[in-house]
Amino acid sequence: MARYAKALGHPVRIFVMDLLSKQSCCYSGDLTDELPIAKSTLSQHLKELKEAGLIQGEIEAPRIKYCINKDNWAEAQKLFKDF
Amino acid sequence: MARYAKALGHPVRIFVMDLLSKQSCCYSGDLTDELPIAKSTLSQHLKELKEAGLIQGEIEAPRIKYCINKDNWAEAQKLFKDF
DNA sequence: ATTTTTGTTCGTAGTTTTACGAACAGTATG
DNA sequence: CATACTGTTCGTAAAACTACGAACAAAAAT
Repeated sequence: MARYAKALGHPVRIFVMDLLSKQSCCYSGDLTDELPIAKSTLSQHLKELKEAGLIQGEIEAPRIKYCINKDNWAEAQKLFKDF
Repeated sequence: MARYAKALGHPVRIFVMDLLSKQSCCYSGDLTDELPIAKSTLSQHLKELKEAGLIQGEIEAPRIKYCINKDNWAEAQKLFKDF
């Protein structure tokens, strides 16, 4: 629970999750266009979301398609709701 | 949104919010009894929750009664739900 | 008035987070 | 094969987080 909250505790990561919740999938490039941060920084945030289990990446060469991890996202929402 | 999530991104603060959601109010002493941390550390966590707007403290000398800030908590829950 | 109770603030230390650019790796394209 | 595209990893630096004990503040109890 704290792990999920912590992963969401940054504006960039909220932005990413918000986008993914609206369009289910996206590429890093979509995000770098809209966010004023270096691609290496974005990569770190995506890594954190991935390690928290909130998203998953699928190789679609030469890009990577990121999607919400629906199971874990559902669990996180349930945890917040039941709180 | 990120502010609320960040405030919840620590096990101790989750514990506090969980307790408060069950019994609406509590004193610091209740928490120090149950948590293996120094009272100064707890005080810092409570301060963070307070600054994030999730709880509020009311002096009830010589103690302080902490309660959930219902308005902000409701807002936070709505934000998570609508996500 | 002194002591006790409750909790905050201060100073400190170690760890983690956030951010950047440079260098690297893998795949696609010319 | 060489080049371009996409993204990760590495090294670094500044800031924030976490935790502790000691010192402090305010009110209650003795």
